[in-house]
Amino acid sequence: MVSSAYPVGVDLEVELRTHGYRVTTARRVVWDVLSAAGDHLTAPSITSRVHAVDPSINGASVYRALTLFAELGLVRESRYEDASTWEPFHDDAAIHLVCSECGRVMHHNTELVPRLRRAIQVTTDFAPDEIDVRVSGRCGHCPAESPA
Amino acid sequence: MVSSAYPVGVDLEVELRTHGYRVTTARRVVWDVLSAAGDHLTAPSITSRVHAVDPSINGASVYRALTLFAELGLVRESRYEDASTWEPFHDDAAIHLVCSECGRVMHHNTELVPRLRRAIQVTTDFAPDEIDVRVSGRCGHCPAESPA
DNA sequence: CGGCCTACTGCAACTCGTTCGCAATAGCGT
DNA sequence: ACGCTATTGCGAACGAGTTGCAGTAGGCCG
Repeated sequence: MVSSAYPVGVDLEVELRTHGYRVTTARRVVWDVLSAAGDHLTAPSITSRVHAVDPSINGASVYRALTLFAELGLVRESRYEDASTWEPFHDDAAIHLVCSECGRVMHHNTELVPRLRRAIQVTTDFAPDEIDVRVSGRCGHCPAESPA
Repeated sequence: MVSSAYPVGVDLEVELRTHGYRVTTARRVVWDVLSAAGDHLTAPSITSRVHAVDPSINGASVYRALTLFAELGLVRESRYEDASTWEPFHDDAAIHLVCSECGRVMHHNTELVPRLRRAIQVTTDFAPDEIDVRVSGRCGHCPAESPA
């Protein structure tokens, strides 16, 4: 069985082994779920998807896997609405468009982000690392509000 | 007694009364704490500061006050590290610089944010509302990491 | 100025996401 | 295949945030 062909060009097994971690079922399944979604997932929804695949995997292990992946830089955690969300790591030129109507999260690439990084470097004494941009609003699939 | 002269030009009493809410001790204290800090505060830290002023104010009331203020648009809630943080509302041309060393949160204004808003409007079918930019990194007060 | 109505509060119990300690299990090097 | 130990499953614990209820105190009205 081909272990996987993820949109993100990351081979979990290699990544784990390289850092001296074991390749386990739990980790593989969590990774599959994340990769299949591609987008933001809350920890509970990750857990339930994991359970759909293999109910014997414990919730705590899901958290442990997520934490490990984050340490390895494979996924990124962010705090949105009322829980953390996780997603496969992508470079931060991508910003998040969060529809407040349907909850959908979309990605959008813009060179304004690198530009922002440069602006910060030049005009402040702050050394930027990660840039996280979240835009709330209404997506194309959701009708505009009726004006009362 | 002058009720207060907040950096944010908002008069809590007026704001509350206008919307038919009562002006209570709890709400006043929470507002004072928020205004005095000016910056991001987690709910628990708000609660403890409130207690420093008036220990008889219950934690639940702090949450209720914060929620109310948010509804009135007086403060903004955002989810950072591991808890929600609250701060007096400011227009979103301000971005957040979060120092991963000392935890300090600074504000920085840049016209790149309005420009980003326009870029989104023009190039996508997403109608942006709030734009929240968080930059993690190292602030001027914190020494650079020793290499190795 | 005093009394009443009810919005608001304090309390305490509760929910729920997340973490932890420990014994059992399963990677994986040999 | 064997054994060492990283990792898991389990269940209990934790902590932020919420809720229902009875008592309290704003503030309007007379």
